[in-house]
Amino acid sequence: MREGGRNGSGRGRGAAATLADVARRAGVSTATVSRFLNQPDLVRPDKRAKVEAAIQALGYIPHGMARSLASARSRMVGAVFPRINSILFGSFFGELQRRLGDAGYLLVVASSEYTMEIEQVQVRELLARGVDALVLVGHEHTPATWRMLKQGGIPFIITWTWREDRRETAQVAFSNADSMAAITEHVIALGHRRIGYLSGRLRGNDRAAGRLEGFRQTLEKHGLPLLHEAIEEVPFDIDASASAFGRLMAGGAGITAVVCGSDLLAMGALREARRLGLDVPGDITVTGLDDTEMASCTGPPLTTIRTPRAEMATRAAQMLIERLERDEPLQSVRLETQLVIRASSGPPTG
Amino acid sequence: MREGGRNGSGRGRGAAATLADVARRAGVSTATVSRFLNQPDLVRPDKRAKVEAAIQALGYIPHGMARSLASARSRMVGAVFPRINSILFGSFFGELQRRLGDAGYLLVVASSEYTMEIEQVQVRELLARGVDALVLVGHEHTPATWRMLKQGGIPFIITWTWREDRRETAQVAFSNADSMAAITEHVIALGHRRIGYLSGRLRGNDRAAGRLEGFRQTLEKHGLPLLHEAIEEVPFDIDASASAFGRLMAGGAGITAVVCGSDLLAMGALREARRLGLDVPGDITVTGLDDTEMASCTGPPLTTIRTPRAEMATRAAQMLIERLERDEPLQSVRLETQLVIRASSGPPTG
DNA sequence: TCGACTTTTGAAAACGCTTACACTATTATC
DNA sequence: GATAATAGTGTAAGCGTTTTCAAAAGTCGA
Repeated sequence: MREGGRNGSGRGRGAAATLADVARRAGVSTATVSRFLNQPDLVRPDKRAKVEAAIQALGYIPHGMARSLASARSRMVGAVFPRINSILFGSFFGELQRRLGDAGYLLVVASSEYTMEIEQVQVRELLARGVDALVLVGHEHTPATWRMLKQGGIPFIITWTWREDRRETAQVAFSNADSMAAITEHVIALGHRRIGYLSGRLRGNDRAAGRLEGFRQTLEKHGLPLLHEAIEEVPFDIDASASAFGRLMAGGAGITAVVCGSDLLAMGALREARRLGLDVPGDITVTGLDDTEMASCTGPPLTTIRTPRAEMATRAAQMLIERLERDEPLQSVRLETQLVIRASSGPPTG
Repeated sequence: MREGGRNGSGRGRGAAATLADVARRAGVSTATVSRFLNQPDLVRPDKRAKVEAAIQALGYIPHGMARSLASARSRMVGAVFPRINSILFGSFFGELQRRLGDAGYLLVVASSEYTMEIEQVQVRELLARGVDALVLVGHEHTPATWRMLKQGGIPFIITWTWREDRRETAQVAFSNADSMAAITEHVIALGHRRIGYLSGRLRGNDRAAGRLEGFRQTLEKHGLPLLHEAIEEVPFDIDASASAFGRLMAGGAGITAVVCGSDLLAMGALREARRLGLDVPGDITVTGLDDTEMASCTGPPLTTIRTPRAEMATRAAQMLIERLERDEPLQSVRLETQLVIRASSGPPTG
């Protein structure tokens, strides 16, 4: 015995029209209206027109939550990113949202703040909201998160970190280690022998870890020393990276190049180099990784690796849609990255 | 007469436990479990414990859509931004998402691609999804969008564009015209007399329009000419802005400064200046507007205006939450911006 | 120990849609 | 023109919660 809220054939100001109102007005059953909405070809043209007219007249907007409850599909896809307000992930989920949107899905994003425990809460939240699928970054998640993913019964895709040993989970990703190896090769080829490294936080972040590993292996391959005193691990933040770069230069390790785990960190390094009056690459070579939109606009323009963010998004969206609409199985796709040489890298002086 | 799906006291693999399952297991009614979830203090401690235990044992996760349907509240807030993958809007909705998330709301974002018609579709979509509130950018929307907003019966907030003549709609914003006026004053104070302008697309974008207007008025105030041949309107894109800057410099208007409608456009200008071998600010002064994270890392660092994006987000989130939770009325807040002088601006040569 | 309250509880009716099933037109086949 | 198949439609039972209302269980003072 509620006091009539939205119901009651749509009278009362502000009360939205319901499907039943449309049915009544069109002189058909609710089932027919529902069919009109979901599979119009099952409805005869003449009724179709009537329903259409009724919908227009009433300004009817279907009630999404009721639809979801009844159909057990929300047409929402959830995504949890380490950081939502980052140019890096932005260029990924902007594309993801577009692709999903075109197929009638809504993207719901949450941020893990680079913390697995927060991610776990967010995954739970998204699952509770009834998302039809999930997009995650990297393979490092709490056991509880993995459990929810397996038991959740919904498809999910891992992005950003390709892992050869995880072929059974669907991934659309690239190799962080190989990417970092490529740019390290470039720096070594320029003649650098003593190389510093600026890394993002490693805990719960297999992108950063993979990149550092790629750096380490490449040095080893060339018989160069891994200068422990010239490796800084900082939060993913321009200011933090700027001061870390300062420490690196003051450290007396005699480095001629600083390889950074990401463009953002490299930007902090460049800014500090400028402040210290150091010439890049004359005094010190700096490299990034990601090739964000701004990498070409730094002073000097940044040598970096282009990661396939838009393509990851496109592929992930496509796979998810095919899985959800046509029940096609998810697959794994390894994408490649590409070295982009700009002005921030050069041979060491002297 | 369905074939038992999720129901049936939770047996069958993968079938999620329902509230009714929890109630049965705890030996209480569904009403009590529901109360436990929503207003625990209404439930006596002993039952509370039983319910708690049952929830744990079953790994129960409340069904968000069912909750929404029954309570007529989705605990989702929608936001439509011109561009979702932009550092600019990213720094706003990252904060928005955090604040709303802390209060138990989920942020759902959609992108209008700088087009009012697309925005209209997105607003409709979000309304259909049942968002409890809406955050929009600017005051320019299609009549249909305004109609939906008024009739939607949900609170909404306009951000990014303060309009004195729209005090009746809730806005949390700053004056684009005043901001641009401030930086134009700075450029004029440096001694520039012939000034070019690089604008984003003006249609359906009152931020860009307001900024251009601020520029125009300031020139007028100082009796300086508005050089129509030295005003370029381009899509919001680094490449487009770079080539527009090239045209500006080749145009023969004899300009000594280029004022840009946003940091992103300024970055394109800086990149092109470098490519053309022009010294900034020796040969040409370039300014931005926004003070994005990267503005301090460009070559040279960008003189710009800091817009209060995080604060807009915080205020908007706060107001919405108070409106939603305690039915406090929405208010309008005008925020201020601040000139940030870096190295890209200087006196004209000669 | 009784009555007058105040908490707690449970039964059951929504919420607005989808969909299985049964039924009625319509069309195809002979 | 009768029969079989097909297409279109309506009825009504869910979907998993919340919430109203009434009843049950406690609490308290005298």
